[in-house]
Amino acid sequence: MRELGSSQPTAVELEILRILWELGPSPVREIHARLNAAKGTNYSTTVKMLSVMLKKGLLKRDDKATPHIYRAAVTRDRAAKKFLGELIEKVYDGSAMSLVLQALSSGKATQAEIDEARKLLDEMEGKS
Amino acid sequence: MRELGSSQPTAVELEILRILWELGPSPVREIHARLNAAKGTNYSTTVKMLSVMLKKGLLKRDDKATPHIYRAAVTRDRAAKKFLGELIEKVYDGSAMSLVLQALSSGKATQAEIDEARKLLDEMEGKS
DNA sequence: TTGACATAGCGAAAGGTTTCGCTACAATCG
DNA sequence: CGATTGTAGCGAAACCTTTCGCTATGTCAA
Repeated sequence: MRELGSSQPTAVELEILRILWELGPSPVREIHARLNAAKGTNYSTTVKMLSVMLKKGLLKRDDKATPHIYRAAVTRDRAAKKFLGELIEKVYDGSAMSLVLQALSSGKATQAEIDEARKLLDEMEGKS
Repeated sequence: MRELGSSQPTAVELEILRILWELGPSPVREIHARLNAAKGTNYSTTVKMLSVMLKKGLLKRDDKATPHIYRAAVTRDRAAKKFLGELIEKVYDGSAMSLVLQALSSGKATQAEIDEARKLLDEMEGKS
């Protein structure tokens, strides 16, 4: 497992989550189209992955509809927050700011984004 | 996913890397002591993991010495940058700033850290 | 040298993910 | 109504990670 932790989405699972975050709730057909385009996945494989993820609670399904509609059980932000928490914990030993500095220094942020970050910093200051 | 990607360190591998980042180059005995304390790993398992990681290029080994000395093949910062890059790519679709905002908003940053971030923002603005 | 103990390694088992063949059911069309 | 096409699912194979038993080798003291 992937991955970074215990109950983390694996590589393919994350790929599927991304697709759903982008498309919103979708039938298998849509999901498969993307996955297949990305890595030549067989239709059966897509269906199986979805059912595995469903069982794990990573996805939810509306099976009243035909075809069944799948959606991510977690929002992108929630998932990201979780990843981030683990990244911070496991690689940066708990220092969130180290990570922020890394991200900023690696980045090509736009002026708008910089302004937004400043505003957030102001807010944080206000609260504490 | 192993994890998050193709050639990503897996969970146990990451744990070993962390130990080495913290301890610096160490003999198996030291690494094993930590790993065993953390999760009851058998000595053989530790040795095997090290050899697997060696083969993958995640570790380097000085086997002129006895006992052999292992060290991480990547620095913590390098590894972190790589994780971060993937996190940004895979979850935030390339927007580094989104991630930064998440990190900040999730966080209990200290005043000093907030100041530091501001300074960094100023620098970025100057450059562009 | 020999016994006791630490160190190193192999190969296979155990466990998890990912893949897909094959089957079955549902919906649609002529 | 068949026949055809789209949708759903199971079970097993293939693959990778993680675990550990067992063996071999090295070191050191008596």
